[in-house]
Amino acid sequence: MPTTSADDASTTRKRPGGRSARVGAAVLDATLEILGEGGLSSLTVDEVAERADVHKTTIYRRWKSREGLVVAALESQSTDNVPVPDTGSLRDDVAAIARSVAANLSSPLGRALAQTIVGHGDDPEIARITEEFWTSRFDRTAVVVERAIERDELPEGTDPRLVIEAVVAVVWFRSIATRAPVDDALVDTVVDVVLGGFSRRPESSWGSGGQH
Amino acid sequence: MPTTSADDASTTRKRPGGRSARVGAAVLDATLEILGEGGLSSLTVDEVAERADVHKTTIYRRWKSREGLVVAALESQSTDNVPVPDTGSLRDDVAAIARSVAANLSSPLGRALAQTIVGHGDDPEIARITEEFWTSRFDRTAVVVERAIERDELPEGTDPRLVIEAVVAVVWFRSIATRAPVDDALVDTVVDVVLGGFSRRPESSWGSGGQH
DNA sequence: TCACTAACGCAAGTCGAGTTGCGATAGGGG
DNA sequence: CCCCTATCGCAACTCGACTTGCGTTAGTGA
Repeated sequence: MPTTSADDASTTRKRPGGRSARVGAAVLDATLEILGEGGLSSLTVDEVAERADVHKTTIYRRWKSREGLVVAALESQSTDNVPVPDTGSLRDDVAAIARSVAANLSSPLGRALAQTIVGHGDDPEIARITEEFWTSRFDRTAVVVERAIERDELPEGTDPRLVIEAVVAVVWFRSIATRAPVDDALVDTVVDVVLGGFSRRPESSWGSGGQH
Repeated sequence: MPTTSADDASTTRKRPGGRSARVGAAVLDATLEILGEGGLSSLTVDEVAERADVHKTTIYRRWKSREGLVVAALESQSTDNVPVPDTGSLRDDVAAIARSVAANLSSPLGRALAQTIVGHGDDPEIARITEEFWTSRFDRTAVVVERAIERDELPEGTDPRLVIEAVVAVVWFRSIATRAPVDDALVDTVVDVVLGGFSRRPESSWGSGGQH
């Protein structure tokens, strides 16, 4: 073994440059384009292959399934379309997040992601990416609650994630499950109720966030 | 027209007796059986046809699509597996409802319904049945809130549906979107927060529940 | 520059959803 | 009991997701 002694891992050397990158980008772009036009149900792998000027087999070699392609495409366009507001008021911050989520879920791309997450969460690959997605989302938005705790708008020890979750859950529920419209009035009411509930709570039943 | 004058509608007379009924029941039973075993993703129309000892074409003649078959099957087994508790305490009533929803969403049948609703809400037929489903659910459970209002546990004018929705939404969100486990502690906390938020609210931003 | 081999193109399948045309069976009214 | 036809059985499709085997192109290290 005179020359191959250097690489110990596997003999296969990746080739991320040039063509591969171009093909990958073309496929993801085509996917996003179709999703934006007609939503998840209109997306065909053959159509993606045609628009990206790539063979169908190539797509399946890189992504496991149609759903895998979809989540990859949606991930590629920077998952950070939920900005983290900092208005100085917890109420306004949380309302802004809720409205952002509502807007996202009313777009074809947002719906596509939601439908994929719900419909294929059994798939371990999708499940993994889903968890990363939510962790990232909630970790980023938790700061608005932490700031509020420092401002004494919320009691010490409040679970930041649960605050955001309680509000976002209603928006999700209406958008995805009930398909009822989510207007500003609803958001205001929900934010009021949830923050009101968290701000002054009786001494009982704490510690639910930490115990499994 | 001596004998045919009676029927004015269309000359086609339905035939609900005997064979049709047997076939329908067999198909729905087979569907529920498969859904209970392996969930929505494992359900194949061919498999249903085989178990029900019926030809695939027959299934498609009676139900528009695979999803239509699924919702029909789930509807057939009495949609009322969410009982309406009456413990005398709003907190306990709402918690019971939440736990019931959680249990339902952790079963293959419950997940299947949720996935179908989310994934095919664009379909007008599915959308119609979905709306009926939620309307029925919330109408039935609203009574626990109404009783609480009479008991002065909640202020007059509280939107009953929104109270239930705020709690159920979190359960749904965790079960379906985040796929985080829903334990008793979480339910207790959420019920606490939501009911606390509804019980004493500032004078602002009312009226969001009544306007369309 | 050149050989080596990832990564791609292509053809031909499998499998399940959904459709169509036609002939066979069995409710149910007369 | 008998005819009419709603309903079912069957075969033969189309279409899209996904796979497999094999030959071709083009990065990339030496």
